[in-house]
Amino acid sequence: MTAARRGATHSVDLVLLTQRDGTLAVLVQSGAGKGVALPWSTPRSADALVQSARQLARSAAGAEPGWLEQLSAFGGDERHPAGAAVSVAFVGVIGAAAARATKGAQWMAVDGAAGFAPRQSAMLAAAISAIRARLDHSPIAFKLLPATFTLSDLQAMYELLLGRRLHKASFRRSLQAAYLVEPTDEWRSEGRGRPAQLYRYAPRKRRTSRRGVRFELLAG
Amino acid sequence: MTAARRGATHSVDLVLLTQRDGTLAVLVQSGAGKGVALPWSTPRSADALVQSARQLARSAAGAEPGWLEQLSAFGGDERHPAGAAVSVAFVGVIGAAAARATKGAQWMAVDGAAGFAPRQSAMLAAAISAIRARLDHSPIAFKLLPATFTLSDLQAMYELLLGRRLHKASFRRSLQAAYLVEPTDEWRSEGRGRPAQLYRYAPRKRRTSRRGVRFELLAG
DNA sequence: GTCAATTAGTAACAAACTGTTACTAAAGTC
DNA sequence: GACTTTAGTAACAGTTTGTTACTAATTGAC
Repeated sequence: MTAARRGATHSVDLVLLTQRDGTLAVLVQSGAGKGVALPWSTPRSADALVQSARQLARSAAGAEPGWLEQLSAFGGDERHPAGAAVSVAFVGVIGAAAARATKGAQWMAVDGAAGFAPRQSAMLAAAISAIRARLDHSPIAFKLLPATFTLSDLQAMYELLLGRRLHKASFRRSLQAAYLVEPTDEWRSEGRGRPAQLYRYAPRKRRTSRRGVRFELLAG
Repeated sequence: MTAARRGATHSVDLVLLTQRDGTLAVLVQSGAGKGVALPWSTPRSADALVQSARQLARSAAGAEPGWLEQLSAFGGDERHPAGAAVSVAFVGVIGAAAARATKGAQWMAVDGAAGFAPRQSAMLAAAISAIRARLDHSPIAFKLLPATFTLSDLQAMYELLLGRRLHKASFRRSLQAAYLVEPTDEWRSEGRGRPAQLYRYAPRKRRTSRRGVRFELLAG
């Protein structure tokens, strides 16, 4: 932690996710006692909050996230390792290739991750929820994959993040219509089955459709 | 301001919106010098952040918002009236009937609103943007309207918030499919034209449709 | 080699959804 | 009564979406 002070005024916390062994993993540091902690800092300077979050990622994962967004601020009486009155949480993702873990940090499977201070537990839950909500609008899945990937890889990533199965034909048709990927000349053979073509993320401009209102609103 | 301290550690700020004279209005207080300010406080206690925001609304508008959500945290070197290192902004809406303005506060049209400290200007812009993004998932438009309203009122509110026209038939068909309103026995005559039936917001449970992926992602 | 198994990729159909035009209904104004 | 204005609906065509069913290319078993 660069500027760790107990009872500090505010902290910046990071929920950094990557894919490992077919599941989501979160970057953690050993915290006080036998617990674990999300990477956090208590920046003194007037740096933009997002700069502090990027610095946290460099410091704990050795690289910058492929995607990073502010999640929310957390306060109230839920405990935080820094004792900060307010904590600003960021959520980010990083590809498996770049996802190292520097000394004192390690990747832990999200399912069954436990041992956080209450406020950081809330951050992790909110991060998963935010990723699902923003998956349609942010290139989260693409930034979790290597630079080239098969369409089955991409679909599997969406399924992992959403927690449900998708239809192959529909998925590819939607992807095609969105002009988000372009094929490379390479093919990958996984051993069994037909080889798959490799694609890269290359979003092209398209006219924003002016749809009507959706009313996805649910009864509380 | 309940707990105003210069150079405080963190503040809670509120962008509270209502409808006035066919446009959106934001609640402001006279700030330092000739500028204006969004309502803010620097809570000392460990109250949940949203409780501080609700208290701000009660204090400056005399009532609680019909809808209230955390917007984002703001930091960096953009000036804030409290000199706070970090400001947690909330966005809320309140119906015109309940929208009073207590002493020292007033409603100001959002178009052409100016004179805020830089950080609060950013909050206002982010609030408008967030409202558009969440309009499909939160009952924002309904909470800006009185308890009963006509479908034309509702459509006009959506058009005001989205900043574009909508088709009447499509709007009503989507609304019908969403089971969000129920008709009352009352009709309202505005003077000219056929009277309109009054409806109330009464969302009913419905099965959440398992749609495929959307890829609304745009080229950056 | 032949055949089953496995994974990739696509065509095509039916159902649902959306944008639009055009209509009917009920009020006020002249 | 004719015209204007606003409310509300029906119906059509084009698009999107969920699904089934196919073809293609590879590995492994025999």
